[in-house]
Amino acid sequence: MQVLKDEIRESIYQAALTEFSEKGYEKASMRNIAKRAGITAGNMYRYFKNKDDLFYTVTSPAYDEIVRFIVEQELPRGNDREWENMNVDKQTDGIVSIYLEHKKELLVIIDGSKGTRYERAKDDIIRLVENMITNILKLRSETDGLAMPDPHFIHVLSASVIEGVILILKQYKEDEKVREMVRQFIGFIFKDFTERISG
Amino acid sequence: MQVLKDEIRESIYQAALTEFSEKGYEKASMRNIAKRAGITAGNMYRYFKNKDDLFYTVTSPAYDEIVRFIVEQELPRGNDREWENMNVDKQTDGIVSIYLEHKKELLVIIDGSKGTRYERAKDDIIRLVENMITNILKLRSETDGLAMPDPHFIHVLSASVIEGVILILKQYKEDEKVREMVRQFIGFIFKDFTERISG
Amino acid sequence: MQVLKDEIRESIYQAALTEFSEKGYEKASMRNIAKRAGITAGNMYRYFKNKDDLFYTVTSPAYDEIVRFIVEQELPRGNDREWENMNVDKQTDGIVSIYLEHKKELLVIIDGSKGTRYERAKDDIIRLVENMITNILKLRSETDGLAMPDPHFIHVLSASVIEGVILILKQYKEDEKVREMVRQFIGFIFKDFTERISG
Amino acid sequence: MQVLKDEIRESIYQAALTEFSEKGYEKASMRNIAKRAGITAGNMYRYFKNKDDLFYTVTSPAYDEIVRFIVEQELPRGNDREWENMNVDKQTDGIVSIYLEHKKELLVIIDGSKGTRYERAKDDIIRLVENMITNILKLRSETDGLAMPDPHFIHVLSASVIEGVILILKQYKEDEKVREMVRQFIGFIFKDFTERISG
DNA sequence: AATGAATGAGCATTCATTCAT
DNA sequence: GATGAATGAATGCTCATTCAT
Repeated sequence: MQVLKDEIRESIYQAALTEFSEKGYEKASMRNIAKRAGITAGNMYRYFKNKDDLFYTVTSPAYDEIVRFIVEQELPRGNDREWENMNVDKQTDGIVSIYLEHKKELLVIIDGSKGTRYERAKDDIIRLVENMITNILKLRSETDGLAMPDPHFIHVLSASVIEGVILILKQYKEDEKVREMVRQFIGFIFKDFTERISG
Repeated sequence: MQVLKDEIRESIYQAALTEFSEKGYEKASMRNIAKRAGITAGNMYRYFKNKDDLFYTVTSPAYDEIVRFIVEQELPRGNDREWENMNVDKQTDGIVSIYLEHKKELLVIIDGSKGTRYERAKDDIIRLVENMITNILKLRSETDGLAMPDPHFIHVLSASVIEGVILILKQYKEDEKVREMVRQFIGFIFKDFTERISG
Repeated sequence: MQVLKDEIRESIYQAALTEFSEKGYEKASMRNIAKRAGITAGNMYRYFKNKDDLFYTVTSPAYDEIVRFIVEQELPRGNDREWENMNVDKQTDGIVSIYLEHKKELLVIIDGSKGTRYERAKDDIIRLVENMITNILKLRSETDGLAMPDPHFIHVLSASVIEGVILILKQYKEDEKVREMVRQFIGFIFKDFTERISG
Repeated sequence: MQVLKDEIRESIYQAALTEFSEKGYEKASMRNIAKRAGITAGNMYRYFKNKDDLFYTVTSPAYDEIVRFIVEQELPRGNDREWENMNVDKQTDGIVSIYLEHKKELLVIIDGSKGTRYERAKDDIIRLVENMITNILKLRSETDGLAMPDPHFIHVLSASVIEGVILILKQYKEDEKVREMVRQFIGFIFKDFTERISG
């Protein structure tokens, strides 16, 4: 057999995913992951080089997809509302789709990655939202003369939006329900957005 | 020597507060707290039974105040908007005031209480906001016939509001600035609230 | 008490010295050193930061003295035999004196320092002897027209001399006996040295 | 399939030889030897009972030959210098020849046998030289009335000679060069030997 | 015969907690 | 009251060896 038993590899993966979810990277214990996977600690090292390797094997596909998505986002091209609406929807849907593919893994990245190089991932996503909002508002300030709000305010708003979305992701099992709730939530926050923000 | 004892107790308290803020309950080190307090590790155990005891001594007053505040919130009595506006302001101010009294302790409860029985404190606060919003909407639905939104939606919204507020609390040092930003943020979220939520 | 118990520190030192002598740095076991010292493994870390710290605490005074000695050696100034004779004696006595102060420690450096930054110490000492011999022969080649031998030959000779000296150091307990044997051995090797080397 | 078996056995042998040369017995890794041999670790145990077995399989032929050679050395029969000169040359050549047949194996025995029962092999060889020298001197003391030097001195001298020879063995690849250098070195050490030793 | 999966003891190190003084 | 020495269990990780297939 050239490959290690896929079954075991998978059970380690799942055990690690659970352990990392519950305790985060630093507090997760290799011995405990092994126990969950039903093997000995020593044997785990045949499948994964070390704790880091295991962690990144579990999280990096999800992380990479998020990063790629963030990098790919385009700046607004025209100064029309159409871009705004489309873009918000597109970006929201993009994030949600990535999440639906890697639910638990992403939650590990978001909540349990302290001590790893992913510990700033949540901030990166917040910054994406910040940029998106800032771009929309710039567009409006050019066309409608709308005054720009305090950048800190935009940051706070973005963080709070992301927290809401994460909560939805955590709370609902069904993909369709997740999409619907995220849409509803984003819709609520940004309804009459520029009107409300200017006053 | 009672005087000396209090001094030391206080210095352990401050050292623990700093340590818990920086590392959270689980990663905090008793040795390090002792070092920060300028005493020996062994001596700490004369003042506090163990790590748990120390943690709850540091955090429970703030926790209790938050809980008391949450429990005390009164249901709406009349069916007028006045109650609504007053109540949002009152409750927001209440939370902010409690925070301003126990800044570091509350941040420990919110961000560093994993592994303790306070790890769900943030959720409790979120539930307060949830109740508040629900009450407002019930009022409206009775007077205006407004349809109630999905309770989950209210939960998500509450969580995201709280996250925003926490971020503000973390970000600004000056009390007055904190109050102002919280007001601005809450104002933005709830502007035309019932109108937006119904469609 | 400001200082850790000197007794215990000393017993760890001795236990480590013995363990390092018997197994060398890499194979030496902290657990075993602790057992030899009659304490628990954990407790050892109150006295020494880690295995490295313990190793260098044990060996560096001896190492530093050797290095200082090597660095201090002066080049020949005149072209007389007097320098030669004096210098050989002086350097031999110097090395032996350093050894007598740090017997076991030096043997650890020489035989058990693989994996540490002292692993080249024996070579350094050999090179000292090489330089010494080379200098003597250069002197002679200038005054007597003696042909220089193959540098490899000098290297081999130096290594073999050092090995002999080390053996003496290992074999004799009494300081005076060590000095005598080293003198005798060096005397034998270098007797009629230039005459023999030239053919 | 006996043919296959021999091939594999041989490749394990070579792999082990290389590994033992590089790391010595204790630090050598069975896994690594297997990898070098291009087989699995488990399979190695079909050919060799354990690490010890493998080590002795690799080293014992060379070891035995050395021992046999040492044991076979005859005492001087006549009281002439001829025997002396011949004997030194014969024994030197004998050792060198054995070495040239088992280069790597012998170096493993000499430098990498700590933790095995061969760890004293170098000493045995040294004792051979010791005996040889002692015999020569006895001969002389009978014929010329030469006083016998301290036996320890002879031991030290032997050890240092052996060290020199080993260094030469390590340093030169070509058999002829090895023989030449050894002859030169031995020649230097023993030139005017009895004259020098007596004063 | 051969594979590679599995084991279990070992390693250095950390840390909450206890306790004699 | 206070000290710091001591403990023992836990951590991530390695490796010779065994074993089912």
